[in-house]
Amino acid sequence: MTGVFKALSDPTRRHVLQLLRNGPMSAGGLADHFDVSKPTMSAHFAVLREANLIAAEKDGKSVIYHLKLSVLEEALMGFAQSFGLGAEPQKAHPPAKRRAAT
Amino acid sequence: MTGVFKALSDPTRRHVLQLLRNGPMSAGGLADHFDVSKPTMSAHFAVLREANLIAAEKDGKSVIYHLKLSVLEEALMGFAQSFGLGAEPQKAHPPAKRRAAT
DNA sequence: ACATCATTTAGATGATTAGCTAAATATCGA
DNA sequence: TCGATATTTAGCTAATCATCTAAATGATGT
Repeated sequence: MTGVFKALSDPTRRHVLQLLRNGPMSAGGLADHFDVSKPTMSAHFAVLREANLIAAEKDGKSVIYHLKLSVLEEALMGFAQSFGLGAEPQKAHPPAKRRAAT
Repeated sequence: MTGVFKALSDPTRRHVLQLLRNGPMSAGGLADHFDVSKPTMSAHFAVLREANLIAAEKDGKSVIYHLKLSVLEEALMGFAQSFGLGAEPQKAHPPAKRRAAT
């Protein structure tokens, strides 16, 4: 919980998550959207990884990051619900068809 | 937004908010629930105040804090919604019955 | 093998943070 | 006014954080 909120407490990291909403992106592709150095971005990715909000997958030279929406959902909605906010817990997702298979 | 998530990124502060769910409490009453000094707690209250998550009201010697649930809701659910999470924006609350009756 | 590209690690710096004790401020009751 | 109570401010410290540059690692293509 703390890890998630700490990760979310930085605007750059929140923006990274937003970018990842549209599908997986490489570290470099993500970094291009920001005005800080690659190493700094790499550190931000590490924080998000440690919070389990994103996952990395290696693809050739690149590292592809993708959003772990369910983790974000559980943290955010779980906390909200503890305040009586938001909807009741969702039963289940439809099988998680993530990215149009070929 | 950043202020809210920063405030939420500390377990003590999250716990304070949870305590305030049951109704307003004094600074001292809140502090009694924690194992840190009063000045430290006062600093936590200041962070929560600056994030607009709580409001202070003076009552004699005491300062009474109360949760600003709508601010928490807007931040949390607004962010969740930007990820397609949670319910659609709620129209309005039923008159906000705050304190579990019988 | 080598050069190149993508990313991370190492190491440093300045800013912020959470914690403390001691002191200041404010309110109340006697 | 005094003393007690409640809270905050001041000033400090140690730890964490976001950022940088330079260097290391890993994968690809020639």
